Amino acid sequence: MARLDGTFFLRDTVEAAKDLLGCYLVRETEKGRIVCRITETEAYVGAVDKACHAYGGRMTERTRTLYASPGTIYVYLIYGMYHCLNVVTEAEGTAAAVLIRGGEIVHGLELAAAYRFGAFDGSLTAARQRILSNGPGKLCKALNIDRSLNNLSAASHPLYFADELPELSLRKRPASLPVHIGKRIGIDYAQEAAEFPWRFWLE
DNA sequence: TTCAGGATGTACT
DNA sequence: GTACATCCTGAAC
Repeated sequence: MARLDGTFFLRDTVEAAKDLLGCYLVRETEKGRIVCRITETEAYVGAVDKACHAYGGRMTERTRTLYASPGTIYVYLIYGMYHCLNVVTEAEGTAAAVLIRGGEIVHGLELAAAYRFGAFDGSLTAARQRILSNGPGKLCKALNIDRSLNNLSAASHPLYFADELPELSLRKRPASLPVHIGKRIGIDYAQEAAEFPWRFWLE
């Protein structure tokens, strides 16, 4: 099965976050398809995690999506101008999700650059490619993701995940590829939860 | 090269 | 009113 459906996300959030590394995020826009290879994720588990918007069972209008069925897309606005993309994990009614922090564009590079930088001038330096989608806010901008996608199923048409895309010669991540593990970023306010080793990335 | 500060809107106190 | 799962710019070295 190439496309990941709800069953992939119906399990431990930390495991799902690790397994998403090297998978492909496919964005179908009206102007074409963009594919991003996921290289950085973080786990957020509401029950035990002060950094999670739904810590301790908080249920508000914004966090409602975190309790939805596994594989649901959770998009929120941060610092007034950037979006962050998450996928809901674990059983419906449990608040947990994986944050997609970064990736590399492997298909639709020019379209992604146009979304990211505005007008695309036809050339893309190596330096610009590197900063195209190496952060959660940047990734969302490059893939034209905003809150209109919040609460959609990740198995739906405009945005979905896949572990391989044979038609584009994109294969599964080799099991031998090392996964780096560390502390999460930007959550110093979360006290001991800031120390949880719940951030995962590839080279 | 690193670092401080500002942009900016929504959720929640 | 305050804080926020960020990013970019410009100044100092």
